[in-house]
Amino acid sequence: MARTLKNSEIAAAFEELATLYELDGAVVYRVVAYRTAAKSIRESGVSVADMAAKGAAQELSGIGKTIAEKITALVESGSIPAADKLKARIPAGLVQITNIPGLGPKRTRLLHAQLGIESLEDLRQAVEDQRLRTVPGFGAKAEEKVLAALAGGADGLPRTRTLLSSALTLGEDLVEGLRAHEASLRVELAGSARRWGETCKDLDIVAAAADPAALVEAFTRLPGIDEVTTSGEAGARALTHQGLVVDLRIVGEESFGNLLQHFTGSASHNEALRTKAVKRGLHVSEYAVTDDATGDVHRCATEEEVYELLGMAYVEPELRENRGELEAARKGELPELLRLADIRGDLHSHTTASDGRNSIEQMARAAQERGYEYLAITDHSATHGFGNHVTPDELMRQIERIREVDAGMEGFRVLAGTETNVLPDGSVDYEDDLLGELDWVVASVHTSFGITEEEMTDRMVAAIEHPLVDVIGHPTGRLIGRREPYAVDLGRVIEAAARTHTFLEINANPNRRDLDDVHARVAARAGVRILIDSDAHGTETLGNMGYGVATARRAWLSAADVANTRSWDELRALRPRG
DNA sequence: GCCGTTTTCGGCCCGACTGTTTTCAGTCG
Repeated sequence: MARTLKNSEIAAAFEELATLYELDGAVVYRVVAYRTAAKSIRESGVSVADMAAKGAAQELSGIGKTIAEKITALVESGSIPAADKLKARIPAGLVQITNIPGLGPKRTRLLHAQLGIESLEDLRQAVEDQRLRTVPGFGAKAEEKVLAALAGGADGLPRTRTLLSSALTLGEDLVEGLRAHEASLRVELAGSARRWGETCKDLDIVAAAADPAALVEAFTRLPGIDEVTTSGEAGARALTHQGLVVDLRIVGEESFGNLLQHFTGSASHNEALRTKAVKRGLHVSEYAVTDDATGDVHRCATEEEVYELLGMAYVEPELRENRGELEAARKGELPELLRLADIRGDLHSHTTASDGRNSIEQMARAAQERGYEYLAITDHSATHGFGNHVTPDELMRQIERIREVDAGMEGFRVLAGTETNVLPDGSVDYEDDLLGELDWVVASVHTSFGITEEEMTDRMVAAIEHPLVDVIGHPTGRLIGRREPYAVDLGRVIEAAARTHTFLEINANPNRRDLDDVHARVAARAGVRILIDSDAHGTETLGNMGYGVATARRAWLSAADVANTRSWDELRALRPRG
């Protein structure tokens, strides 16, 4: 093939194959095996295509002989023969139909077999003709729901996910509203929001209540709630005005730890945890841990008790992705994760000199109020291209202004820096003499995203090898949910950064989280020192640092792995220029 | 289809809810 397939592309092919097998009526465990393999491929920090080429794909968990062979076929020929055969037999429209709520693979199969439905349009016609209710298991209610879904713009695509920052704003408001109610004893945000994932499919809120019915009632009347889908004693499901699904679950206070553990997930963490527990004769649910041998039912008020009963150290929510944390927890080998309070400075920020909203002094004061010891002002360089660039002359004057502000600060360093563009040939767009005047140089790619993987990798490695470049900003250029990473061989980027002592950034902007958790983990293990930067464009977005810290925690990083947990004097000694 | 601190074969997490059904399969999280 002309181009190496990305992990995300290989994973997508196996997710599709899983759905095809499902629609073909394969046993569920086979389907699950393909989905597990797809997840493993998607989350691999190294190129699975490269592993397959070396015959090493089976090293990934969930990938055996059969799937390894299919990966090789996909990488070499561009498709999987088994998938091609299934696609010839199974109409593409059936996959879309399975994305309609309430219509899973079994019911979709039935509709295809009995009514010959092959597309969303066929489905709509069948509902309008009242033919759906002629199929066993379907009734008037089913027709109503399908019609509502189609009218509501169901397009057969999976529901879009909400960026964590938006979900947290909504979720925290709802949690506060519930905590204020007299019936609530404990209320916590759970799910992917508590794990600080990049995006959320829905919001999960768990509660312990003296009077569950009263709390459910209060929940349905919170100002953020638009429409209640279902409700009962155990909780309720509702939609916010933004269309985000919110699940509230309520148990007695004695089981709150079980419930919080269950609804924090992830699904794969819980599945693996429960599978291991079953082998020890223990059954774990959202209500209790039950012992087969004694019949004892252990209700846990805290999550710590749940993990302790299972013979494990407490696992921080950010680690609960079934990426080795259960094994490490059993052996007592979990890392002591980085905390926000460990961060001592921020080395990527903007002012009104480029596209920021605040002055140097305002940014510096705001950073000091956050408890930091230093802030680097790193406005965009000469060719930023969006009308907000800083010419070399302007940068000289900016350096003088930064020195003045710095001189006026007590116990705080304001550092003169730049976020310089990495041009397509790998050079940066200020002269070395000027860069040498600066305390700190961030180099980032902002243009020409469409070049080949080899060209982009050469370009970034050249920037990394520049002796005056301290850190590569947002190394993949992705915008979560909006723009894919540009094509780049991160393995080579990481190798070059480790070799030259150039830092790699975790950009903490919640739209970026770049490096992501998977690659930050690979980079740190390869010996690259990681920096977490807010990339703030105003005083308030300095607070985005929390998203970067969360990404680092999800990457298993400790304070020692992250360079800006050090003082400025300690950190500057680690730079490529020494 | 994968995997192994009871297994290389025989298992593979757990429960709520829904609609359609007289006892449960399918779907969802």
